[in-house]
Amino acid sequence: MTQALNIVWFKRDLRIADHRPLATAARLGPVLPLYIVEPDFWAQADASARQWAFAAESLEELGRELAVLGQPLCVMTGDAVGIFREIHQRHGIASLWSHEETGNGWTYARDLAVAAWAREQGITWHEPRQFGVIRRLASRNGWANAWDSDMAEPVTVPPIALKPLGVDWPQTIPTAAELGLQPDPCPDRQRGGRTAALATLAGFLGERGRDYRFRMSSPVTAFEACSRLSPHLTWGTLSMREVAQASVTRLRALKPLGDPSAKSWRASLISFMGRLHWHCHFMQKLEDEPRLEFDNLHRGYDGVRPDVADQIKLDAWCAGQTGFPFVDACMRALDRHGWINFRMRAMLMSFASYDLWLPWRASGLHLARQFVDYEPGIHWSQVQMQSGTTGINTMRVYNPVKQGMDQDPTGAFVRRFVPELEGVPDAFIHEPWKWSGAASLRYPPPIVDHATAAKAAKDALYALRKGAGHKEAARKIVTKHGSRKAGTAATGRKPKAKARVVQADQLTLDL
DNA sequence: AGTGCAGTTGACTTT
DNA sequence: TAAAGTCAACTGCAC
Repeated sequence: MTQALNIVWFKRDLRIADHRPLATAARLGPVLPLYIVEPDFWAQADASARQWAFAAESLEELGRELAVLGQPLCVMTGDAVGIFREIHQRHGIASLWSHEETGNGWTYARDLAVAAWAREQGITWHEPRQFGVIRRLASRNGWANAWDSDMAEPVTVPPIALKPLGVDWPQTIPTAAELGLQPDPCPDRQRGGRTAALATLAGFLGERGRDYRFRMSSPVTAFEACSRLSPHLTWGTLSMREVAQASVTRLRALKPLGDPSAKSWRASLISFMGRLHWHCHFMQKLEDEPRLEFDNLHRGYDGVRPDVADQIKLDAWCAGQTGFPFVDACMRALDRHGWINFRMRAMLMSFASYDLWLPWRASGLHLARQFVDYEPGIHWSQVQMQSGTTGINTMRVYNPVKQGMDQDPTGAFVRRFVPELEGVPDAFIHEPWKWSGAASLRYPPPIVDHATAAKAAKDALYALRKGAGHKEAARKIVTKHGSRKAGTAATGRKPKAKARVVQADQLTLDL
């Protein structure tokens, strides 16, 4: 019998750079790099073939990198505990290494099962952090500083070589169809893998991010001006630390350039770095309170919306057939690209939750599947914020017509994704129902009257907010989850008016 | 050139 | 990340 294996279990960290489990385990002895394709995970309602396609591309490249190091990636399909048990019986497992994961309820339960099995077998499972998310966090105080110092730590250098194990391990990456996933064409999806990740990072920091601040809000410009790093952070083809440090390096390089354009560049970069921070801030919420994936953060809102979604409205929303051109264009763009910018995600969710009065879990699941960058902690926190169920955020009900006029004044974006509206005059592009030729369009009339629906939704939620006990529960939520930005929870003071203006272009979220 | 006024703008509040 | 409403200051313009 050969020496027992140290298993490096790759999860959503598909890289060798800045990979502490890999680097540390490689110093101990023989390493088996392992990815487990878990059919039950991919059968969950928040999983989709587009996500798998991105992951599979990333795995392929990871496999090549590991092969160069000397030991290719072992890919096995099945239940994690079952697979570990099998490997342990055949070869003996000395230790288990993986990054700590803040995933969905399913991965949480799976990790508990793996931990229980490992404990039972006397195998130590080491789980270093890869994000600024702290497990078993006692208090949010000091969280932001911890994030800063964590991200400032040196990136971990990958091992120079891995000792070949000399056994033929399976390496086959199943197709989406083999995994039983529904067909999910996403023609303009970003490609997975480390090469694409590095190119995207270089493109953003080198040029695309120059006017990030001003171009991130409109879907006309956001596809180019946003970093587009999100799927790479989700699947770990880049580490948060790598992105944070590359941003700092770029910021420093811009300093000596005295010209005014460099000043704007810097402001965009600082704005971007704030969002890296928020990425972990939202993941931390799910880490602290996993039930927010399923239940209202503030239980006072339980039952306010129907438990079962109105199928006609849900279907129309999912298909981009609501009759609101800007909403439909965004949904169809998302379907093609597997990505849409943050603000439009908020608008889509707001429309589902307020205008259509759909239960957020159903609509949230559709968006989760559409997002190649689906990150449960960010996603479900955002879903609840856009649904008014956190109890501590101002309701933000988007007016889809106003958003259209603000973000797509020429209607170019609408016409690209809703070709049925090609012939509608500019003046009516966001409200085609007001145009005299509307009857001839092969496009549905608006599914709801926005003013009426938004008013009804606001009234229902405000009635609960005024109810007994609402405030007390909300206060506890703020204490547990609220950010500690200057002038908010930490000091109990209100920010000065001036500070508020400075923050306006940044992501000044309340939660 | 001063006055009155409708319309606009921006800061701030409310929902 | 919102939008609508309020209010006061401001602007352009007719007289």
